[in-house]
Amino acid sequence: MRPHDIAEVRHLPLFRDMLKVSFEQLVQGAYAQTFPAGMELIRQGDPADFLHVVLEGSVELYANWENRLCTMAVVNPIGTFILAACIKDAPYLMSARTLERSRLLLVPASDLRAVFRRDPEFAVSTITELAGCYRAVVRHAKCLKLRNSRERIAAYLLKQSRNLGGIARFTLSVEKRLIASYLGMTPENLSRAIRTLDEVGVQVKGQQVTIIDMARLQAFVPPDPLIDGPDTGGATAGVSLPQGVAS
Amino acid sequence: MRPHDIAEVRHLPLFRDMLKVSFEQLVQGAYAQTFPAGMELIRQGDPADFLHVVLEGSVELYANWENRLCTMAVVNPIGTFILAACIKDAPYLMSARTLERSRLLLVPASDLRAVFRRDPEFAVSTITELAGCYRAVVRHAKCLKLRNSRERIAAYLLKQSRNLGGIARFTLSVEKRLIASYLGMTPENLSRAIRTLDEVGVQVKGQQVTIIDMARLQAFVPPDPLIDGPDTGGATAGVSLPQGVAS
DNA sequence: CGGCATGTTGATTCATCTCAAAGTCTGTGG
DNA sequence: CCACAGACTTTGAGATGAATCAACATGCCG
Repeated sequence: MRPHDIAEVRHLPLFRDMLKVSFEQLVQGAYAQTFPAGMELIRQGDPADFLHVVLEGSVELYANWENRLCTMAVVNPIGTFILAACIKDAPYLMSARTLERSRLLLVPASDLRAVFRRDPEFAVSTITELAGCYRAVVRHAKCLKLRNSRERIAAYLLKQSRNLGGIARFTLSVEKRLIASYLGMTPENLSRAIRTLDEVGVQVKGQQVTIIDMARLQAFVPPDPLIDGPDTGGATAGVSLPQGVAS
Repeated sequence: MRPHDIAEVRHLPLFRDMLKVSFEQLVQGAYAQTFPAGMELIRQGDPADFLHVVLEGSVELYANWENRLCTMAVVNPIGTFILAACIKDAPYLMSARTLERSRLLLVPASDLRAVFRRDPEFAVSTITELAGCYRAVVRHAKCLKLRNSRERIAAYLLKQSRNLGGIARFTLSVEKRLIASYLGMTPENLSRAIRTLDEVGVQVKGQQVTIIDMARLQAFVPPDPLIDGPDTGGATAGVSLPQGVAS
């Protein structure tokens, strides 16, 4: 594991406040590995062995049931996933695969559980992280239940814009089919719905999104911090979907 | 606060492992109160002041946006809610109201945060509780995205049955309109869909549910522990909807 | 016995999915 | 450098699912 990685991981909210010895213990048992694109990292139902930290690349969390499949989240650097499963020592609720060539840090779940029992600061960080993850999923569920597909798309685009500092022109960071699945609709439906969004001031050409009339778009889907998340002010560049998402 | 209540709260997974002094500190700052049916306990967006523990009665957690409303969960004794908001000292993501006359214990959020910083055991319990809450919402989101309304209803009925020990005949513990909202559909749609479920071995008359053909129902919606939750074996009697649900 | 909220049913509209086909993009190999 | 395969995207037509609106039935409580 490269020193640079160690430093970055150490700065994560989850790890930044813990004791030096605790962190070193975690790092010692952990190992970094690079995976090719499309690699299945974990499969839902498997026992939780490792906390995963995305150092480079991006990872899709998805779920399936009876031949159906849906995207639950995308994790970008530097983000973690499946914290909850590790803590509960329970089977993963979601599967994960790399969207591109990615480098991950794998921290043994047993180390994790051992450390937060000894290091109160790490326990507090874990609590905060989990609470954040929980709230992210609640917001996602609210979005699914309270908005129709057109509104979900509009809100998604608005959020992407806000994450980039409120700019009116940007590029979608993931494939549309994945966005469709994340937002709970078919690719065809997404495509059609996007087309109708020009009525509310949005133009999409390929991956290029242009918000023609920000006011009209915001009038169409009033952004709600209790659904769309707090305004980040563009500080968290590169985050395309909810950050902290465990299992 | 009655001694009997204190004992029950002390036996909750969240509180059972903490130090005696920690528990006493929490209880000292807390107070129990009885509310009439239909009382709004908290409103989404308000700052998180108290962790709520349901001692008697039942509480609905719901969310709204732009004149729309949906039920997120029902909490029964002895369950807690809005733990996450208290921890993050963030605004509630959901509102809560009593479904019937209910008695609650209110624990100041500041006490909570102070105590788990000093009592590692309580911190671990909090972590476990939160991880469980998180997983419950992920399962709910998976259900919404992977199943259509008819399947969600069937799975819901199956789960109710399982929670009661797998019996074939039981009474719905909440109003149908609430179930509809929880499952993400309109009451009309629920009513109609229930009617069509006789094809897969379910009969519903008013609040009375009779599973005529358990095998056929299970073939229609194969129960999945990664969506419907682990099999409780009927140990948690009286739980109608996911138990641990914070905000 | 009302009155009111809940539940059901019907007709209709609207939203969304499915299936099919054609268009677009991208990376690969010749 | 070009041709091509394969995946993604768009478009269209049609079927299905679900919401809406309205009316009626049911149940409960004062």
